[in-house]
Amino acid sequence: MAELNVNKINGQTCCASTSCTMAKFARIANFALDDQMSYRCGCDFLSYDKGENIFLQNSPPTGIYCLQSGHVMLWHRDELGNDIGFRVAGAGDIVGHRAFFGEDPHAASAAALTNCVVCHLPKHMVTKLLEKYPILNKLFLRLLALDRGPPDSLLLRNTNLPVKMRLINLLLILKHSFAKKDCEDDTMVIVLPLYRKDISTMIAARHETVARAIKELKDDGLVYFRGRTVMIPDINRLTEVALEDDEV
Amino acid sequence: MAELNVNKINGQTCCASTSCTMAKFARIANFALDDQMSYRCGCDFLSYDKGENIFLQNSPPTGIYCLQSGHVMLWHRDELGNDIGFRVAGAGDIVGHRAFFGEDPHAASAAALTNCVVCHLPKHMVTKLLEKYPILNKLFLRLLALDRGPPDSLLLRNTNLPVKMRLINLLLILKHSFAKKDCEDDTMVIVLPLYRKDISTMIAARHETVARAIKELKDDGLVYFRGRTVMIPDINRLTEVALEDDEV
DNA sequence: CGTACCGTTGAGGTGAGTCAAAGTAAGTGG
DNA sequence: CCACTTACTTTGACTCACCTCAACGGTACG
Repeated sequence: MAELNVNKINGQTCCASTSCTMAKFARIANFALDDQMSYRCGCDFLSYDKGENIFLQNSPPTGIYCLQSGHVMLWHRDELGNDIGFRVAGAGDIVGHRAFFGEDPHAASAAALTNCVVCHLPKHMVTKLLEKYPILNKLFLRLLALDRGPPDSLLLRNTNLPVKMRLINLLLILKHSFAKKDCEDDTMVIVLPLYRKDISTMIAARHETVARAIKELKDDGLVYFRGRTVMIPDINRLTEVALEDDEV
Repeated sequence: MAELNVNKINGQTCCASTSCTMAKFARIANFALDDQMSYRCGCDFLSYDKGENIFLQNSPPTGIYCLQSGHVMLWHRDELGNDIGFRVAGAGDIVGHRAFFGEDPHAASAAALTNCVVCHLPKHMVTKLLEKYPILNKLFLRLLALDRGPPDSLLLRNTNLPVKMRLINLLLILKHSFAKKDCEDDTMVIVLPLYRKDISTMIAARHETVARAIKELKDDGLVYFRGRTVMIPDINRLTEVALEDDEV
């Protein structure tokens, strides 16, 4: 393999653009739904309580899901029984599209992290929508292409990075979805819908190790956890630490 | 996260179906190429020597690449300078489609493992093809959806599995592409176009660790390496070992 | 005021990384 | 055809981040 100049790839850009694409589709889809009564009939709005599963790993896909509200965790259970969380989806996001277009059983389960409302678009309806709005083909191609590519997952699952760094990267990614907008001072407050266990599945570590990493971050004065509330006094410093350590 | 019954997912089914889709596209694309002279003019056939790069990480995509012959390794260099190989593509396979449809710089580089010939389909041509053959939309959606999903990559990169097991899984996946058909006795012979270093990037380990794992497999009587030639006396036993250990 | 779950802390073991060195194969040029 | 270079491979010794197991503290809720 020849030499190569690798620029930093920040998780946030990935996530942001993916969300953007999905939100766009959501708008288009809703437009389509309102457009014809027949379409509206084909679309089910479903409510899920916290903890419920929207679909299960290994079950055949029946359509695609569009989140109206709430948050969903996508996770895969491997052969050893380890759970691997790889995405947190929020309002406007689409889930279940990979299995749908792959025409393969779901490779992951989708569990509601909070109460949520989901719009289920059954197969025949997706087909109709794609016919009526060819632009959707392009959008879905883009969505699949950007979804869970190397850079995003590698910041969190790359075991060359110590757990502490993977945790920082996770926070930097999740802050876009969960940071409270109304911070008086510079302190950034993030309210995660994730337990320690959920965090651990996302960064490929045990929950005990996550607890220890959290303690380290507190000792460093970088991040303070209280339950599922996270306080970051200086977000720039945290970003710097993430980049610094990457360069070592 | 609720209880869940997880069936075994074998790498081979994944890889096989993806290859199949790609080969199908290649046929369709070639048909299209012959169909109109204008199309043919827009398509460049390029030769690459072993070791050359077809495209580089972080460079903007210019089209998609369809392998006519030879083998290509897709690899990503992370922020720490670690190389991460995640796919070996062969004749009929498509590469570079993720960046192309994602409209993002390449997240990986493609390096020729052996001398190879590649058909480069520039953007305008892909657009034309998609218009002329709408079925291609569906094929590409399927290709992207199946490509590098959780199961495939997790068998190789999941650090809950020891290196030896990840190596076995890699062999079981690569045998579909590289096994010699003409084995007299039951011994399966695989000729990999991969150095130890390349293997190590694919299973998230160091090359020294790979060497030790290879030695262990030899001591177990499961697999014999001689350079890049791999001999597997009893492929069924190897598969069993892979499945057994998964269940522990 | 239990019960159940979540979270923290400690002790101990180990798989795999790191560093260093020697061995082997594959070209290259004289 | 043989030195010589270069790249690939193996082995050993050492270290450490993380896992495992186990116990205990905290908090929510009926």
